[in-house]
Amino acid sequence: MGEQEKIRVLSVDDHPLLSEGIATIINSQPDMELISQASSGTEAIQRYREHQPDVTLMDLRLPDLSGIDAMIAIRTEFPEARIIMLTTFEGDVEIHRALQAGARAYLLKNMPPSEIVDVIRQVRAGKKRVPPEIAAQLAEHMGDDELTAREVEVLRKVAGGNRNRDIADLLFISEETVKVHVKHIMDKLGAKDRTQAIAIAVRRGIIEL
Amino acid sequence: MGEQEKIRVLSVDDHPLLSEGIATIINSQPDMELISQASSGTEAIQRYREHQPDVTLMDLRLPDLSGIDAMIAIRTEFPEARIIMLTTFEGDVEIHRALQAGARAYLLKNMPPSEIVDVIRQVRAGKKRVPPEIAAQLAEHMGDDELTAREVEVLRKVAGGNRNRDIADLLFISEETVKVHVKHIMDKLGAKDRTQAIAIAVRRGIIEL
DNA sequence: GTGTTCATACCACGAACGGGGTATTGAAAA
DNA sequence: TTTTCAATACCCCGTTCGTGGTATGAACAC
Repeated sequence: MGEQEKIRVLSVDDHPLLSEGIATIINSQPDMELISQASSGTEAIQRYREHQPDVTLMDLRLPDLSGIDAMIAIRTEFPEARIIMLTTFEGDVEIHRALQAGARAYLLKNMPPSEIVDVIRQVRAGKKRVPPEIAAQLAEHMGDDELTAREVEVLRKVAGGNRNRDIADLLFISEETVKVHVKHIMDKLGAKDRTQAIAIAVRRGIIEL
Repeated sequence: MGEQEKIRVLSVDDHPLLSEGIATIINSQPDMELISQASSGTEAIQRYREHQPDVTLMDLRLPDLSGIDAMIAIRTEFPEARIIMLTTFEGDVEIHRALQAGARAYLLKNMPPSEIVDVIRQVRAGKKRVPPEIAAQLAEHMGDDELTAREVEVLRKVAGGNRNRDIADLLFISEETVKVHVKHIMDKLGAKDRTQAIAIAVRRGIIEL
């Protein structure tokens, strides 16, 4: 394999320690080279424009934009961009959104380096790859209705310990409407009460605390 | 500074990527050397016995034991062991426990490497060090009563969406007693209702979801 | 243009929750 | 030994929650 055929990788992560680890792993592969790094979403977009890497490793959680937004921005400009989401586990909502938005693979930060570089090679070859444990998570809630934006908004207020009456005042709607939203939320999440709804929503990554 | 005075560091982390980053950072310091690594609690204890490092970097969350338990085991055998907890943020309960159990410092994985190596030097010199943002977290709830074991147990059932009646049956106590526990939980956490109690408890690391 | 989804709103009712108080027991600490 | 605290238990009572049903207007898709 000639030098000029090395896989050119861009890494985007705001954890310096992780970046360092990724750099070491990538550069220890004979067929890869890390051409640039970024530690924020806007920087990622700039670096992509500059280098147009073969594969981009992107953290989901970044200081400015979310990794998904950064990916969308890049893919709007470069629709063929091959981006791998690399993150600590964050519930299946974000995973689903990332794959919808065109991520070629979704990897966890605790995976062995061998698997990570393997996936980079596959993605560069045009394949997609989602590890089984994540695919299982996705399949688990495939048919589930997603919460609407309004429902998520209500859910956050619920998590704040607000009564229906208070939420109604905060959102300038009637208490009855809040009750309808809460009911729909519980139905969709399969929760027995509002408390479990919060627990489930946090696990799925629908809301953060 | 002579070669024999290098700070001998043991790193314990089950994330290979992180371990790699730590190794790179440590070994790039002229006054430090990474003498061994472990990826589990029991392995950490063995490695400590073998090498008796000057400073140990320990992840809080490990496959077998918790980082705190591993630290306690090591410090029982080697009371002067200098151990730094290095972790992604996990609520202040674990931080507090780690410092109680004798951790010399508590660092976050997203800190710049310069700060990490700096703290390693200070700890080796016998100092303790907790970064301001963490110290603030600790001070925030200093006077707070901690939840009792029973209360935490009840809290978990609450998070599962159980009614007081159900929790009573699960724990073989009366519903009235459950209500007393729930009331105490809400009082101690400063929660307006059981739902907010879950939100607060998760944020503080009292329970996981 | 018809159907679907979402957000809105109201009503009624029983179940669950949260606040107040009091009290007994056992264990741990002072 | 006395005190303190945790866990247990019971009562009363007002508030909130969750469930059922029905309905309307706007937006969007087919």
